[in-house]
Amino acid sequence: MDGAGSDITAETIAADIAFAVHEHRLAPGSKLSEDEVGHVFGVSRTVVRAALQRLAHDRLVELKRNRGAFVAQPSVTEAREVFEARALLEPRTARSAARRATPDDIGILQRHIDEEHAAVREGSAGRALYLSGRFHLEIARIADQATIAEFIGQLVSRSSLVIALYWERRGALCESHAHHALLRALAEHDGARAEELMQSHLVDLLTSLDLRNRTSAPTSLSQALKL
Amino acid sequence: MDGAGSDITAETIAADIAFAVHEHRLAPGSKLSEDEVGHVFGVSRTVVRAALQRLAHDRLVELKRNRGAFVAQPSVTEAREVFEARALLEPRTARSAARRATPDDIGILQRHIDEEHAAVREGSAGRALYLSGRFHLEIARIADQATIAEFIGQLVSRSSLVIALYWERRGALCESHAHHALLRALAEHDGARAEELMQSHLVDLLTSLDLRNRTSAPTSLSQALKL
DNA sequence: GCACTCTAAATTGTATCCAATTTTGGATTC
DNA sequence: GAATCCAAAATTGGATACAATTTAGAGTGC
Repeated sequence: MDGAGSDITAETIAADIAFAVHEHRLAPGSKLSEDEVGHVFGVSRTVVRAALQRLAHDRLVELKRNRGAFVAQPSVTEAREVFEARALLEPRTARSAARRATPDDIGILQRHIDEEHAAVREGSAGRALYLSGRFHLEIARIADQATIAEFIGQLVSRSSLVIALYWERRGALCESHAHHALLRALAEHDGARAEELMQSHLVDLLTSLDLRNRTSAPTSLSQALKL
Repeated sequence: MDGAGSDITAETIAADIAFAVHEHRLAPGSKLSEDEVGHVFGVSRTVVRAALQRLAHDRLVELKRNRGAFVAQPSVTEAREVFEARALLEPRTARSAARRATPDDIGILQRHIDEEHAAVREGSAGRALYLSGRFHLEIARIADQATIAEFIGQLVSRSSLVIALYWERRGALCESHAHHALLRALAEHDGARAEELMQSHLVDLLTSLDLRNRTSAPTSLSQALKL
């Protein structure tokens, strides 16, 4: 996987760790030791530190002074704030995307949904969650707003942590239908409908959380990284 | 200034540089040499690099591989995107702020406006611009949405760069009236009006730019840092 | 048996060092 | 005189070294 000419940089390490968090292979609270990460990727601590700082800036990792890096554990208020920010950004972005979506874009989104269904069928919930997030990010990309897309990307990542900590309705595939409806609105260039659907989809997500007690908590080894 | 117990960290260096950019003491395109910055702050390149990476993540600095760090020069499309993102976030945030604003909050905002006027009077346009940005950030803080406030903070910073590059209407104190009207709407808890005012204020800002040719460009020494 | 303390190991923060790349300046050529 | 090329200087990327802090654990006392 990393044998040949794969140049490992701070950016790729950060992306790999973010991906692992996205797929819930790295639980919130997990310690990310510099030596350990450096050993896994075969680089010195210098590069690892840059990667961790980058992740900390995205709020995926919390840096505690003299104590090291941990996968972030968003508080209840932070969880609410993340979804409120998404509610501000994503509906209007979906409207823009509906205006601009090409047949190719629709095809890409459809493939995302298909892959997500396949992942759910074969029981890989982590991958399904990742693909579900990518669907949202793809819409932002279609809207052709790089700046907003970057914010949404960060919020989607943080939502992954929120879901790991506070998700309640296990097994309910509430995503599939919402995403499918959104896809149709986009295909029909119905911006108003896309905006509405995104809005209610985000509300659904937030209400599917149990913000009283965190479900997950135990931390896993970062050995679940490389594969 | 930095003599006594001031512990200089990557964070404080990043803040100082960001402040200098905010006040237009550091022009877009300025080279930020690691050795130079390190010498100014009395730290090694290690901590300078961390600060520059942090600024790069905020898009205030552009890191060119093997070439070093430069104060960012937002493109025309990036300039538009920054203001479109602000148009998405700030009006609704102003509405929330109007709901929550306490007399103390209003006092703080009034003081901001007063200081801004004073800065304009004594001809320190840089400081006035900085305070004008802080006004927007303060509203986000009043809305009690840390996540959104962080985004707005980044966008305000980037707006500073955009203004440095593309500002046209020199001398027009278009800010003062808009901010004063906003303050009144907030004081009266008139959320709808605050939202409208913020919306049109942002449109005004965007239309005050000449997005055809960049006005500023020459780069200044980073010796304009410490004071 | 439990808590406390003190020491040793481990981990992070920062500085320095070396290799690689870029930049600069001058000499050469047309 | 202008462009090109080559070598020296400067700058960045990354690894290592060392100091400071935290963590772990054994030992002691009650």
